[in-house]
Amino acid sequence: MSNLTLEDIARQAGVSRSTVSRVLNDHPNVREEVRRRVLEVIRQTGYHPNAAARTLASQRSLMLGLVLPRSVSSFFSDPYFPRLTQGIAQACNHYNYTLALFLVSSAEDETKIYPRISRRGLLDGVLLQSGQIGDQLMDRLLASNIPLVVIGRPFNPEGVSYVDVDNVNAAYNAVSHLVRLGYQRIATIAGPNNSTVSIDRKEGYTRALLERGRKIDPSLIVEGDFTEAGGYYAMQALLPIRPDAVFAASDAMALGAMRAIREAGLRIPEDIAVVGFDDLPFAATAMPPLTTVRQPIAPLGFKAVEVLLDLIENGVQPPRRIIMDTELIVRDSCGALKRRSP
Amino acid sequence: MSNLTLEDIARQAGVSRSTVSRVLNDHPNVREEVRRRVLEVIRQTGYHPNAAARTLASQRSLMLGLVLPRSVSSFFSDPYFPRLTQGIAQACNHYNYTLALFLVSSAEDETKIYPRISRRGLLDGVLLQSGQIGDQLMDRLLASNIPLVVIGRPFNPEGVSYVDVDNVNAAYNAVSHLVRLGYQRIATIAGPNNSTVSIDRKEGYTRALLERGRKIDPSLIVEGDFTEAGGYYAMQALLPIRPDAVFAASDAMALGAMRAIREAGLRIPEDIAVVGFDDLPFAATAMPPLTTVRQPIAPLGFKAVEVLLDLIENGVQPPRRIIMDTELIVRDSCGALKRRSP
DNA sequence: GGACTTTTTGGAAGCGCTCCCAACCAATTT
DNA sequence: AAATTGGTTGGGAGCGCTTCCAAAAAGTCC
Repeated sequence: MSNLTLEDIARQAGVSRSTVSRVLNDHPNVREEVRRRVLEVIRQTGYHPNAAARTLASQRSLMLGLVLPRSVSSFFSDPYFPRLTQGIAQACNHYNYTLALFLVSSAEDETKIYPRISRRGLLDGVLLQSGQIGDQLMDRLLASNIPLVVIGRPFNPEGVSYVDVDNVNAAYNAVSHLVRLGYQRIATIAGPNNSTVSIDRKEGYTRALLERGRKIDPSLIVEGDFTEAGGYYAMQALLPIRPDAVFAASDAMALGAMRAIREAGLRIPEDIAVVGFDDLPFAATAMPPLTTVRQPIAPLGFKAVEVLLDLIENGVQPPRRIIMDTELIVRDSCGALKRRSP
Repeated sequence: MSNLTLEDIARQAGVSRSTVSRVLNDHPNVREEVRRRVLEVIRQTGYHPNAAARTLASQRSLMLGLVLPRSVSSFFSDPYFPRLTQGIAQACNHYNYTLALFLVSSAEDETKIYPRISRRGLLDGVLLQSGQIGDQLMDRLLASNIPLVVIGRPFNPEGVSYVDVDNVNAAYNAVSHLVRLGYQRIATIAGPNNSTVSIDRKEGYTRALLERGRKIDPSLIVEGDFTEAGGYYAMQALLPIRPDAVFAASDAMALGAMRAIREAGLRIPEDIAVVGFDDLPFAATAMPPLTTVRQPIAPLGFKAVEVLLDLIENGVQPPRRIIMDTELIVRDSCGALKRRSP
């Protein structure tokens, strides 16, 4: 590894440190011949400028942080996060930023990580996956004054920039689809009540029913935890109430629900139709293939980075809001292909 | 955000910059009373030392890089990577390091990312997920002289430190289990030939058969790509050859194989037994529950960090090697519960 | 109580870069 | 020929920390 400095390059190229710096930063006012000479020396020596020195002098680290709070402990089981991370990483590559990952997995982590995040000279901005309602992390980050973009609508969104998918509309469309297909007793397996995602999707479910003049039957609403097992148990609780369709707030829960339905000796979609949310890879190959809502997860992450860079460049006021659209993917589990069309 | 410096803290505490620095770095030679006074000022002001300045002065960034090469594009679909990342992140938190994530998703990324990785003053060390054979990334990283730990045995392991699970033994145990259960025509759906993982698992398969005096029938070995779809097509290719058991080199492929078997109207395990590899969450709830090899993915990541810190502290020579054990999880898909025991 | 050792402290010199400012130079204008 | 302009270059002052070194303070021993 070379321990070359700007000074060394300057000497070898017969120019001053400043000139080399200008070449490195694509400053316009450098004679073409000099620029070439300097670049040639850099190429030959394999010189790379020291990141820390650059950050210290320029007060920009070209580094963004992605914080996944403890409450999203499903990081390793839910494909949502890898997808999101991928979108974010792609954007970072594209804009020449480096991505630092902060995975909070314990209360201890949180106290150790927070100072690292808010330490100056490390991050130019932070992306935060919104977690449970009541999570303190967002407020602390906000207080530290570092540019912040939250992924997923925070419970208390005043003054904060965020990106999100339109969960209300997505759920509304999915449930409207079931209504149009003629189902009478449409249940939902909602997510845990302490997240805005769950609230929004439940809101969409409610709105779709009310708008068609249906009554809301609270016994048709059960709560899962976004996991396969959660969906399984939720569906077992639902079976005695005899729904003829169920909207699950995640594909994993839909899968669990389907398992419970099959185990009860019922058919999908003939006895109970199922609609999920996410469009994970296995949705297409499930038995039967799952009708579900596709959300643009990676694009959401990409967009979050763009918004963050905007905040860094142009200031955090006013807060930016981006809501992305979803798409209903109709397959077999909703019975659309077997029943009357709308 | 405070723009305080060491100097400010020093003034307020009535000591010199050096003393504050010593307090910050847990240097022993500071009078207890002075230490308390300084800490109190730090607490009151909410001061955090500037990371870039620290790195520049101390020549250590307390930051590690995790590089996932392009060839592991399955980052978002295969739960292996989230799990691994989680183990790595936990170790980083534990040892007070920050983790930088480099997700290479295109050839362009690779040329842009490489200079960022090898830039001095950014990373103290690098973790590299070993990818395809022929990947140039490892050699470039090795040449840059930065401490490096590869995750998964590299094809050319001379002089490089790596951690891996014992894939040969794992596959050997899984296939031996099938042999003991009395299966006669044991097939394997291997991974792509250009990775050491696939080679090792195939090696374990071969060894288990040969050791029991079986012949290796090349037509019973087909290649998948570690995905569900790949397993599905591989199994379709295998069906005419009438295996009575199949060892898939990943759970995803095992799942695809099961789908193909069911579609052909055959039963699992009565007609064809299936064993997977990974023990992903869905393995336990598959129909029937999947017998598979559990690998300690998160611990592997954790260990990789520990090895890397060892290299950073004590030099990269000699190269370190860590091979971790796996565990065969027996469920229903292998027929162990229905057939004679070993 | 003085000579010695040990602990504690402050000052100063970097770490390798950016960026401002002044100096320089060549080309153009008067 | 002198003055003006605008592009190009080098020097110097930081950025905020660590760390070495020497000085000061505190302890120890006879």
